[in-house]
Amino acid sequence: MNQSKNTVCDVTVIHEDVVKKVKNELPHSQEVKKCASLFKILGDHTRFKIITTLLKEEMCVCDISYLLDMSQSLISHQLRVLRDARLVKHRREGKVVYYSLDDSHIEKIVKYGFDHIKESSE
Amino acid sequence: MNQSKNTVCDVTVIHEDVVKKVKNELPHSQEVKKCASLFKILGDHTRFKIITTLLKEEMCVCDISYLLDMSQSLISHQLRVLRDARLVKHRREGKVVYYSLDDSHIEKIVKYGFDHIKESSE
DNA sequence: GTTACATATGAACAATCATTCATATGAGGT
DNA sequence: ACCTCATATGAATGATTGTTCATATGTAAC
Repeated sequence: MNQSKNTVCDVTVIHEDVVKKVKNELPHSQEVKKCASLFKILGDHTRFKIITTLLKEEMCVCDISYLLDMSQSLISHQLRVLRDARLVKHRREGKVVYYSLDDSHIEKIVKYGFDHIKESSE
Repeated sequence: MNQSKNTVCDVTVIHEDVVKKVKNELPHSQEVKKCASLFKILGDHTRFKIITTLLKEEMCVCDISYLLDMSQSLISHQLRVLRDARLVKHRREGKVVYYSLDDSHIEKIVKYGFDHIKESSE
């Protein structure tokens, strides 16, 4: 957490003006944390695959499980993580629970993610 | 990896039509993997903070380390991860190494990330 | 009530990964 | 050659987390 004695930079600051400027323009600490957490949730293969299946259609747990060839338990666990993060919402219809994306930003974020992949892959 | 015997969904598929449709529209497996990996890299607090400092100015390792109050070693390690993922580029000027963002998509992805945070936080 | 099906969840394990410490490399100055 | 500063990196450790297994909950039908 705090600077260790080996740290060079607790003494020398090379560009004070730049540091000051950037420090003032930095997003608030709490927003940064939340945003990183959002990406962390998107950054798991299983969860991200689930999201790609929900991009166009709402689906029930069983269908997702079948489509991705993953156990129902695993899908349920990760859907809960996605729910807690408010990335997906669910509605119950009898025994079946349908999941869908809860936020339009997610689609855009995912889209730009794919753009980055396609551009930097040659 | 493969379906365990407890899995319900290796037998029952509830919405065959939906499953088929979604399956055809799914992005290619390799792209999905790469994209999830991208978000994983963004999803670490330290790395994400580094990126926020580079949003407007290029900075040297020492400045980043000072600004974020983190050890030089930690910053260097994570900058290497960001370099390997082609999210940042570097240029050397004498002893000092300057880092900056390597891709304009990153700014957009980060921007939409913050949008999501602001919208879903009331 | 019981049975069957769809989903959720708790606990345990395995594997990943961020951080620290110590040391190495690279570059300019003397 | 040396010394100093800025950065990089290897190894080890501690903590986080994805996955599995077993079991529980909720719902409809009988």
